[in-house]
Amino acid sequence: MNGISIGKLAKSAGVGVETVRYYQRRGLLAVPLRNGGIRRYEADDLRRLRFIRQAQSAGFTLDEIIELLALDATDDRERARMLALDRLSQIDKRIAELQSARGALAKLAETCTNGKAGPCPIIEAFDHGLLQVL
Amino acid sequence: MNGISIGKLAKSAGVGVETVRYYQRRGLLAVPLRNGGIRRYEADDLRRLRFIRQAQSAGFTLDEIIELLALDATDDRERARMLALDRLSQIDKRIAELQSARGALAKLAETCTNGKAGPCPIIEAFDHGLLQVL
DNA sequence: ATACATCCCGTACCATGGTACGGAGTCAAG
DNA sequence: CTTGACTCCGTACCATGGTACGGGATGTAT
Repeated sequence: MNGISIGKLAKSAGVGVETVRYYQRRGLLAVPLRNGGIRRYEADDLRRLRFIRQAQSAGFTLDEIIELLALDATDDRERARMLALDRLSQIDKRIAELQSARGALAKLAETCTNGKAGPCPIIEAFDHGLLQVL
Repeated sequence: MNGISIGKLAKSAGVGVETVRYYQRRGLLAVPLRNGGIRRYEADDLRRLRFIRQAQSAGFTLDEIIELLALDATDDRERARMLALDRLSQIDKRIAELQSARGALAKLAETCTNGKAGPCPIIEAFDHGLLQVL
């Protein structure tokens, strides 16, 4: 028999079977024809599934990924490029945010090094100054 | 009258009124006593609200933030430190992920520069090689 | 004192991204 | 040829983090 079962597909991509089926329902993955009782998956399905996960980790929503997948087959380079650039700038923003959060956490961990007495000023560790609005 | 209204509090923190109320329901923010009809908020509430948002952007869930807020008042420095270090390493992981995604997107944007013909290999831009499991 | 904006509170609803359940069919090994 | 693992499919349920609604009370500016 050619191809692999849904269980192996899922495992190879590091997701659950239910997740694969969910993606099929959402139209992100094709549902292959079944010859006999059990559906079989090919390299393309795995590639696609992995792409979905990578795109998710890049912050695309499933709806956006649906668009990307559709785009992949078309000639609309401009649209693809726009989506990429748009997300690129959001990623840069997010990285900056995370780095700032990282700084706060590092400060917090340092301040709260064991051995000193008293409470650990968690809120303060994140506090970058308070506007006067009161 | 001292303090500010919920609307101003929300605005100063860049959230909606409903969000503030939601945090109150979840126990992240105290519900101040009302003298007369309208509740008033102080600098501490704003500080706390801002902290919540910063902690969220550091990737803490609201439940974790509840713990952080509780911890802020206690002497359990070790626990605070552990939470911080734990999240720190997750943040580093996430930053690395985002940077990898960033690379893929940059590649995609470049490949899909307008002018060339044919489809834009979106999936391929993310493809880091495929294991042989089929 | 009369608008008009805000606030209060409870309850309902929403989007996202899954996860669980259950009964029937199928497959592979012993 | 049975047993155990896996699949199929539909439907229901879940967690997270909000957002919306609506009627009545209250505050503020003119």
